Amino acid sequence: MSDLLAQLNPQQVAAVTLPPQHALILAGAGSGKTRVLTTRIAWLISTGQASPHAVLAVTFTNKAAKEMLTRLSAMLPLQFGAARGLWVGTFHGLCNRMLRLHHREAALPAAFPILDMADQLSAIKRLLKNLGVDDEKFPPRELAYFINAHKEQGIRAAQAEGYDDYTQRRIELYAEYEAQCQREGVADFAELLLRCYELLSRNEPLRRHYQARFCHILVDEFQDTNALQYRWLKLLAGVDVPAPGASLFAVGDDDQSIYAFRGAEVGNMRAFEREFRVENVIRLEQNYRSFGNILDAANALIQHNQARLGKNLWTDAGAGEPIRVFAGFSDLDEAHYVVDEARALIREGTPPRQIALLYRSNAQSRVLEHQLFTAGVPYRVHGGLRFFDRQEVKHALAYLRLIVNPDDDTAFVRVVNFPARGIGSRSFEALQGAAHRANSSLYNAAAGLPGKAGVAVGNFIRLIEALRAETQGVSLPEVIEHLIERSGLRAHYLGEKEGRERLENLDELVSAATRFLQEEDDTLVNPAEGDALSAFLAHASLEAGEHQAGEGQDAVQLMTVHAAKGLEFDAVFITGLEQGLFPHENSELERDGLEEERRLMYVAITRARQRLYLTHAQTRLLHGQTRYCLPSRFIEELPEALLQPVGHAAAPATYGNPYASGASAGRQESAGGAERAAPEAPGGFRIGQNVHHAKFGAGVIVSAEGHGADARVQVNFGKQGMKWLALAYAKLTAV
DNA sequence: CGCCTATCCTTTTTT
DNA sequence: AGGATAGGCG
Repeated sequence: MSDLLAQLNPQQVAAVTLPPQHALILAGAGSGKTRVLTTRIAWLISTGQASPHAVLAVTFTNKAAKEMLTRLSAMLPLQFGAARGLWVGTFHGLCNRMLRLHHREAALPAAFPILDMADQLSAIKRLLKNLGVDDEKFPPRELAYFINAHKEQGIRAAQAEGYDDYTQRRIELYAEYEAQCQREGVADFAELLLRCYELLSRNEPLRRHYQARFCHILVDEFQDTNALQYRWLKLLAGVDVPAPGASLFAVGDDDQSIYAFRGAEVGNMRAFEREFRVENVIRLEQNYRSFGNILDAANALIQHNQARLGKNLWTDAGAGEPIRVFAGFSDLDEAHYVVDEARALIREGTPPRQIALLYRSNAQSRVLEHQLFTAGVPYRVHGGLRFFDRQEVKHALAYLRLIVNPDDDTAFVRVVNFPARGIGSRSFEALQGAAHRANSSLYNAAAGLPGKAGVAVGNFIRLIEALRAETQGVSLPEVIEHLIERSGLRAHYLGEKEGRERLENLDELVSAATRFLQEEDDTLVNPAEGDALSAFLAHASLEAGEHQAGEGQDAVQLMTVHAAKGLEFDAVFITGLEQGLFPHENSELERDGLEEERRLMYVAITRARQRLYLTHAQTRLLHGQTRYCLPSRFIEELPEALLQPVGHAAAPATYGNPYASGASAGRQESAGGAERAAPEAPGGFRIGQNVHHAKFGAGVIVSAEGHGADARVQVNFGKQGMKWLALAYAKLTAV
């Protein structure tokens, strides 16, 4: 047990061995956060202070949960090896589990399906159609966002407030949506949390049961919790009714809060300190990941933020290399440099997988991918379509859902005519009308449907019935295998020219089911709850499936900065460091948007172990238009002593118009292809021209519109942001 | 019913 | 530009 602590520094030991009271661990990037969390659990259990049964550990991603379990099973002595009874999972996973255990009390069917985002969207579309609501006026996507945002605040339609007609109407639709979900016995992601919260808050015996059981609650990435998640934790920890021993151990880093845009509230950390009367705040500031220069840069950058709890990373690893800064003439030029440099690193012995190319938005990956592909460098792009989101997989799962629960309208709609079986929009509308009138599920209404539609739909119903009968008592992978054949899915994709990959994915789904059963068998997470079918369906909804092509391959890693959180690499390139891109221009519209962007940059910088590159381009093709860009203010916020300009030998500190000088134009040609004249802007100005404004200072003309007296130009003023100026009024001078 | 074109919309994303 | 999706036409 003492060897658990042997390799920890004093702060880490202090955190791990805190008495069971509420505690806040401010864990900086690379300070061994996950390690502290897992060691804490292992320590509690192996010292006999807690039975595994009493531990609840919450993470944000399945990946993190899995990682924690893996590390735990390595740490715990054999007698705890199985760690049975330990609850480790995501907020959604844990809520799902409670809801299934107490589905009756939660007013849900035993095998309630979980709607993922796509399902939710189609459920909303169906609702709007049924109600005859104009989906132009109420875009389903926007409505979904509205509903989810309310649920994440813990607000039901009945409690929602709206002060204008439009909001009022949306609240009515929210209520209708709630009713539809309840009728169909389904729950979307946000519903899992809200329903579970309501279950615990309304059902006192149940609440007391869990409060008494979970004496130790541990939360990872606490800065990413939203309002509802925080309230859920409060309820479970029983802050208002302190049960003896119940303690909340929260680990987080306010400087790495990058999910405010989807409802995360950093303020929860302060609220936690206050409302839980936290006496133990421990800072983990020693960084084991990066060299000094990288940390100095990160520290200097984040100090520009006002709202911080305060923390400073340090290392005893030495300064290391300077941070390389590269200015490209164009995005292509930038990509060229990045790929050349990556190749050089690989040649010198850096494993490709230890090189990360980061960017602010996904659209930026294209140029990089192209260069990598041309250069023949293996690479892997993270993000993108997830396994369980693929249409062929969703189709197969929809059949599975119908076997489990025929009243699942979402699943019904998806496959009633897929593969095509003669049920067109006509027949379907007839069915929908019948179901609406009878206030029943589509499946139920199908029985009495007259005419040609009735025959076709009847055939479909018989197919599902047959499937259910034939798969009675058959193992899960075999059920799936059988349904792929019987439904005609395989035949359909066999006949499709792009169908081969889809067929492979269907086979992979069978393997996924097999793996699921195996894991469930010896896992710590899921002691048999309900039947395998619905458990697998929940798994498919909650776990997107990180199965991606080329996973095992040693390749350069491409991803957004968001996706890079929690990872580390020997060499990191932060690309597209330009005003308007990173920080993103849309962040100006958001409250504290710039500070969140800066935290994002902080996350990006702290991913690097040895070498860090910051690159930007003067010209970038965006939305099919050339944009003229100034270097990101985040570069200027770093101490110059840490930076080393590289590339194009004499890259100037302040960047001129690439079209203005002959030398640049020549390079432009070689990098970007055909030479073009700079596009005209009205009033004698040119796009890309450097200008000066009395109030905003130096800027670059980015685009223009209108003629004569109406002429306006868009100017990028760097720190001052992007402005539209009417040439007739603005006092612009050419520089 | 299915294929084709027109139109829309592009920050980040997990569950 | 580019891709995804929706609606219209054959």
